Amino acid sequence: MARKATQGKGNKKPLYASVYEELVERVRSGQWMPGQRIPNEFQIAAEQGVSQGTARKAVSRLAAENLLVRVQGLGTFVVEPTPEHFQFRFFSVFQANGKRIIPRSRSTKCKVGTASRIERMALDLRRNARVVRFQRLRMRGRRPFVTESICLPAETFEGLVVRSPPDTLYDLFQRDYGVLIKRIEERITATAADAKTAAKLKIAPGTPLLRIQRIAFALDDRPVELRVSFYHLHRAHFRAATE
Amino acid sequence: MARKATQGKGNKKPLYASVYEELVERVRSGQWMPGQRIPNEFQIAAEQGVSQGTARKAVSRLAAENLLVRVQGLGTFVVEPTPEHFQFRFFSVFQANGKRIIPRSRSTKCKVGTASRIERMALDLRRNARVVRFQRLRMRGRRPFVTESICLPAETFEGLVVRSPPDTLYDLFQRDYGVLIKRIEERITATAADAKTAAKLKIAPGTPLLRIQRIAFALDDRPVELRVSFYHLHRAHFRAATE
DNA sequence: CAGTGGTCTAGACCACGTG
DNA sequence: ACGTGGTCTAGACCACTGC
Repeated sequence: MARKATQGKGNKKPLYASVYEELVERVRSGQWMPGQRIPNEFQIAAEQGVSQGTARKAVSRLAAENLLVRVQGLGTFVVEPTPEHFQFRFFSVFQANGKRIIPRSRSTKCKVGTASRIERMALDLRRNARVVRFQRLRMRGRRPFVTESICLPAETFEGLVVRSPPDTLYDLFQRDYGVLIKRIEERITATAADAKTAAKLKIAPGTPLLRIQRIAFALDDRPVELRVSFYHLHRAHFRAATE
Repeated sequence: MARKATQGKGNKKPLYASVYEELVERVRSGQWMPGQRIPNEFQIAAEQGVSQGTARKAVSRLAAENLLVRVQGLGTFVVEPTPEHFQFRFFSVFQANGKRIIPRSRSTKCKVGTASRIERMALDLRRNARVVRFQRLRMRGRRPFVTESICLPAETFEGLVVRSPPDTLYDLFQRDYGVLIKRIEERITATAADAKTAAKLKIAPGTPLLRIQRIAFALDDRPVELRVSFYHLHRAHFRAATE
């Protein structure tokens, strides 16, 4: 069973990088399912023909990227794409008291169309590429407070248009399309609510809103989602941290 | 010279953590100055009475925290607190074309006072603690586009009030007060410009602005700065990333 | 108790930048 | 050629979990 991790002569990649890629592939392909315990470090090392320390380095990187979860004394597990997991990570809106706001969502108008110039640039698509677009309204209790316009490459998310998108997208991405969101980038400005957005959010036109344009990147750093949101934050704030 | 890194019996800290703290202290105390090359991994290992791998782990952590910079084949260096270093890291405003905006600053009204309730909570101060407050206007070319109200604990930054604060603060913190900013947390909302802020920014009252409240944390995770800023972003945006 | 991740060692070799 | 950081190994022991 022991497979030597041989590399081509000119290959300069460190060994742990190869092991890392192999582990990513196993998660991505579904060979290791979410929540499942993966082999221990010595088993991985033996399989890949490297030492435990090298296997450990690969696993550590995956853990740092929130793809694996280590539990001392128990084992290492594939992260479970629960709504909480992704919500907690990427929806960083908090109340004044510091509690995170967990919104509910309502989706509407799911349609396929041709990518605009901006969408092509953001999602790195070729001319005339097809995209799935839909809109959402996020609720805080009974009050709408965020509008979202989401755009996805149709090629990557084939068949998504015929379903009604669920409350949380990223767990669906992982479960049904093997696309795991690793990081997001957001561009934030302040803007006055236009008539349409104001109506949706049930506020006066001209109310200052946060406009947040998000691009989500998959494990392989491909951009796979463009999302433009307008936030009406009453006794709440968006949170950002820089290390 | 070889000092064995002995620990108390009940001490459960890993060895590399002790080495890490020792290295931090050398930088903080000025024993290793900014820009200086530090001993190589084997020398550190010998000094601290650990193996090279353990010393390396401590150095790696410092490097990950942007306190040290490694250069293969050359050595490891204490980070230089140049304006660029801190500006690039913590002032994340960009033009539409993706270029970072590097502002100039004008400071005014540097005064000492007693911390308000909000300031005490943000900076973890005791009742009646003294703080240094001043205001800044950041310019993009000839146009003002950010107002800042900065609040610092007077105890930590003794004597700062008599100087005129420079364009960039954080390099001053490191050079003159041994306070190295490791991370910042920002709370972002949208708001309409009040009359006073509008006058400073030379815009119409009511213009939507980004309000950003920043708390900056030192290496030891003490909060050492509270800053409230209003951003008028024209063809520009604030950028946030979540891993 | 056995099995897991977490730490640590001593030594080896490689890749890179400088002189 | 030399010294540096970067990778890798084989083996050891510790700390934690669950049976």
